[in-house]
Amino acid sequence: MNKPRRITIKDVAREAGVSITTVSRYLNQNYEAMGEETRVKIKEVIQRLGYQPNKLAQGLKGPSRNIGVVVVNMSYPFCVSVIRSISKILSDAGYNLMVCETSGDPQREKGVIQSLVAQNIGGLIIQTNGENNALLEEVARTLPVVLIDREFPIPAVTNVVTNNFHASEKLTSALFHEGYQQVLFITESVAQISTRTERLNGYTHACQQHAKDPRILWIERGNQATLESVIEELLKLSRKDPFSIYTANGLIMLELYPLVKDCGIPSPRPMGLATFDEPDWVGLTVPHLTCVRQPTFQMGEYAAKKILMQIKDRNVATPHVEVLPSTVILSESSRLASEATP
Amino acid sequence: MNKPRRITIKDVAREAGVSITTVSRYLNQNYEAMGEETRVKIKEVIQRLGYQPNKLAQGLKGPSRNIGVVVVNMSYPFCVSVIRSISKILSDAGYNLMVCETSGDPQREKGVIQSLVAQNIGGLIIQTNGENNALLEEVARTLPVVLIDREFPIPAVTNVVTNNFHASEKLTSALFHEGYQQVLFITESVAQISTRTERLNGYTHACQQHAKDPRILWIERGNQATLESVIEELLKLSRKDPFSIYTANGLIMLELYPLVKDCGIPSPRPMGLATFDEPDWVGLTVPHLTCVRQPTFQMGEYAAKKILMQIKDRNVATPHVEVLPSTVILSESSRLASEATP
DNA sequence: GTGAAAGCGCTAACAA
DNA sequence: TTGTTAGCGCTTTCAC
Repeated sequence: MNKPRRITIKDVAREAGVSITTVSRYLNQNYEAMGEETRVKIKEVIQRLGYQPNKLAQGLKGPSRNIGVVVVNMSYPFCVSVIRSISKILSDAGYNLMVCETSGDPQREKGVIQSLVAQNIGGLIIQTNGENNALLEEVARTLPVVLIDREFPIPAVTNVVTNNFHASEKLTSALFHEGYQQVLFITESVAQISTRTERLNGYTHACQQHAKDPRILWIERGNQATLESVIEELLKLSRKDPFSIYTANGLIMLELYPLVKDCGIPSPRPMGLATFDEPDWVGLTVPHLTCVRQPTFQMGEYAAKKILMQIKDRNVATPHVEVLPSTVILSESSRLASEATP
Repeated sequence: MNKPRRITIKDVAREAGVSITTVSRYLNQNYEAMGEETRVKIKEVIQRLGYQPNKLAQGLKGPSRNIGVVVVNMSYPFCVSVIRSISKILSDAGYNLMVCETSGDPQREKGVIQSLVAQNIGGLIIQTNGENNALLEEVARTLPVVLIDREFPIPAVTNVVTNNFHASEKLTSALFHEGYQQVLFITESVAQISTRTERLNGYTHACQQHAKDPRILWIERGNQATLESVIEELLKLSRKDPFSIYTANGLIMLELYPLVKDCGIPSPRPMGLATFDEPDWVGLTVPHLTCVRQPTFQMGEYAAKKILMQIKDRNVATPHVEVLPSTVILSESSRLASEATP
């Protein structure tokens, strides 16, 4: 019943016959300032005792081995995927993640950032709403900050994003090339969220290129009425000319698809279907959904590595925007031309 | 460019004209041992200075305000959902989550547990594989431990699970009642994972009740060949007698459905479809999928509250198994009888 | 190369 | 009711 005392740096020092300072040096890989045999000895003792440094104590002085990760919602496939990839890199480097949600609420985001900073996190990776940029700038003066997904020009912070504009343009163009006479873009309110703006702009740009009128339908996720009004609009369209809908992200399509499926307009003719994002269920719909695969894994990886580099050397800061390309995946849901299937 | 010094308990003490002890007492809500005006004064100063206690320092002595959450895979809908609900409760209580993955690997699980304990976590919520029970028992002697999803008899730990057996039995029975002559249970290897065993047992039990032969098909997720052999089996069945497939979890159905959809056997007649779990895409399939909704939110909530209670008072330990019921949701994918739709 | 010692911000006896 | 003080486990000068 008695709590087994933890093995501390002192135990290791005593057992190895050195001072705790030397052990500390070993832990921090200051091998230069250490004799070969001392190093080997300490290593052996740590092994034998199964010693694990207390990260809280380590963090008390300088920055801790915890990295804050702030996302809008951990249940969004994009977020989950990025977090997992960050986690992979950072765990291997001996860091832990503190994942927090903001629900897209700037106030909550602010609180979360402050709370993380109050814990001496060693770095911050955040999908921000863009309303705490001053705070983030301040934080970035103290520790490495990487913005992910949504881009904002903040001094000393690195942005890791995908090419939302181009991918959106490419997808839209592909739909026109396929023969659809009109593409309807379905999106949530854009606010100042860069990803939404860029996807929208990529869409309108492609429309211009193809001399088509853009048609944007605004919805609010979770608000059934807004979804239904989209369906109403679709029903008004002439079925003689094929048209395509294109949702700005997978979550919208997830909500919209059941309605679309039952509204009586068949796909892919006259109605094409396409979405940004590549949800895990794209293979379930009939026909399979044309979509845009974001490089979530690479984004997380890049962000994590950047943080590690900056922790090692704050001068590597080189704040800039890293753009990792998305891939358009054309499937049957947007295939007008009948092709021989091999 | 100069790093702004953090506001510490000392600043608050000085500003309020009291000792740091008193401030510390305030922080820990030891209001009884404190004058009314002192309390008000401290509160005011903390407000004014925007002081936030350093959680690392707090944790250095006793247990920290971090709670470890260990799951198999944070991208599994079940896990995400539970984590979010835990996060909600614990954030409000001033705790932070350290979420870790095991990928179902006992070695990794062991490492993760040890690493968390080495950080003085205040409590541990874990979906364990069941191969580190000795370690968990040891950990539970030091801090509150709650097992989630998968049940194991470990002294001093609370289990939070759903009624896998009954829900599985109920679903299977419902399929028989619907008129399906046979139900095929599709599952991964059971190992010693209680949820899988119980779902399997609930299924076989229902088969016995209905005097039907159980038929279990084993698959391995990610292994396409095993999925295809399931389809082969299905194709061998007579289409005169309606039969139903029932997958042991949503991930299996996600992989299997595309094959099922294209194999030529229509649903819900002669082939019914059902799955444990309620993935977000149940509304996308045609017909909608019959499924089992797990009380993920309540499970996370219960686990989090239990941890909080035990932190406050280790005697509340009352180790036991809390069973939160799942709900069977019958949809068109298992509807044989033609009913008037109102 | 190595160690002594002073903190990091906070908690918790023990005193007063 | 409040304060003094000794740590918690580790990092980091500064000496040796």
